[in-house]
Amino acid sequence: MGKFSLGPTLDTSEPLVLLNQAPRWNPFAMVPDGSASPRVEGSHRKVLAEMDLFSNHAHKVAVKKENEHDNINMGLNLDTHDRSISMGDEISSAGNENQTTSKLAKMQNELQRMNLENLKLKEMYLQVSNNYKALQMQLVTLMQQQEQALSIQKQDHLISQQVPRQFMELGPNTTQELTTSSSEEKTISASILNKAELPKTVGREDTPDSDVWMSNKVPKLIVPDQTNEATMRKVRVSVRARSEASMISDGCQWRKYGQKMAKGNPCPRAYYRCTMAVGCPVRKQVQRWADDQTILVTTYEGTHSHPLPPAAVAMASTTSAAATMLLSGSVSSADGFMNPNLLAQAIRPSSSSIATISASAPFPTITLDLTHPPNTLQKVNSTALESHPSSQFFPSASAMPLQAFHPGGGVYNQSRFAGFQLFHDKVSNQLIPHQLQTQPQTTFADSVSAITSDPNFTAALAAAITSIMGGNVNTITSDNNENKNAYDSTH
DNA sequence: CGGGTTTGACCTGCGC
DNA sequence: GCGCAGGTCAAACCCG
Repeated sequence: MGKFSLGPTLDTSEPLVLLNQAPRWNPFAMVPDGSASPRVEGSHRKVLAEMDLFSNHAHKVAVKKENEHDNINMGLNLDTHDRSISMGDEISSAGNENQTTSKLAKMQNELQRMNLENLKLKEMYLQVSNNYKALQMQLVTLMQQQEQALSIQKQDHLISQQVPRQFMELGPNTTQELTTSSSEEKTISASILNKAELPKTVGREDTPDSDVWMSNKVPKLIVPDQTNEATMRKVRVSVRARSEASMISDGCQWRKYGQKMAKGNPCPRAYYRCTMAVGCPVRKQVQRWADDQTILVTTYEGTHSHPLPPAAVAMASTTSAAATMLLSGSVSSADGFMNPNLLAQAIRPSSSSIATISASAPFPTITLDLTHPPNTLQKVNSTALESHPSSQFFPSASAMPLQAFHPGGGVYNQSRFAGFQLFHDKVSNQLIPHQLQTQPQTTFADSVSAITSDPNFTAALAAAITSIMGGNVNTITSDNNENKNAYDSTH
């Protein structure tokens, strides 16, 4: 790297000199404080890194050189040494004050230019961010309209016309239960798996209006017999996550009512019932995965009939959204039908995500696989697809929890489904009832922290800025920690 | 003592 | 009809 080893010696030393002169460095200040500061505090180093975020290569070299030493004075000495070598004749000669002054002026001009550039970049970043948010909102709006037009209205009407069901309170779109007679269960199951099938099935009865679901021509398809729980069939949402705990805490209170040894799995399956409200129909099964016992599979069934605490909103709304996706046919089936739509695309924008439904599953089940590294592009887990009978659904890396289910982390954040917040925000912001959306998002800060600490985030940011500026900002990633520290120290 | 857990018995659905 | 497996019940037990 002769580019940095010869001529730019003076340039690399400039940030350090200026830093020493500025006890409280303001990256956006036009003229640095001229007061001398013999000892550089740690915070100065952090701010220096922040200042150097969008500077040219020469200054990045200065930061890197500085980071290699325990304190900044060492680097300064090195630079001074270098300068003495390259400018030995100039230093030895008298009357070079003019040169020093002019050099200082150059440095100040350079600093001013860098500050202006930083401001421009900052504005550009904000603009890109705002544009992204606007596009995301438009996408969500479109998805909502599409969903409502194709399936939600049908399902809502179906549920609302049935015997009053306490499961509806979580969300009008959460039609997780369809009561059927056992003999026609498969017909209903097949129908609900593809929203396009719903009107077709109904259409065969020549009753295009939505009241067909309550018409006398199809009475056997809907048996509003709440007393016979055994005949009820429910959509299930299975969450697969790595956890060493016996049960993932999702914010709700559960009471264990049974345990069984399931075939093909050495680990027992535990049955839990929600006890947050009397008569809440929600139940869940917790079982370790046979292939990898570090993975805990939690299967939810039903919808809460009571207000949820903030800690439980994310999980409930996520499973609700997943169930809605399943009912609306937003996932692909192992049987061959593929019905992608914008909602599914929004949840799993990366091409590595997949969603399938197996007809062999006893109930329509959608599985949220959260066992993959959150920050890497996932590949389809073919073994999971083969070994798990129910549907598979892989949230995208970008939408996956960043902390709660980080593999290899040992103990995960079980106090709350922090990571689900992101997933929940993306998927079900338009699907959950307003009462739930008003719940405080207590884990947003954690999520943001996780994002900013993610090297891929800075890499993506660097790529985005590079695409705009065409400049060289590829060292942002390596300076990420320093930048984050600088951010923390200034907020 | 109340609430939760454990665990064996029981019920139901399904395939042969 | 029988056996198997999944799911549920409820009495006994445990714990704070």
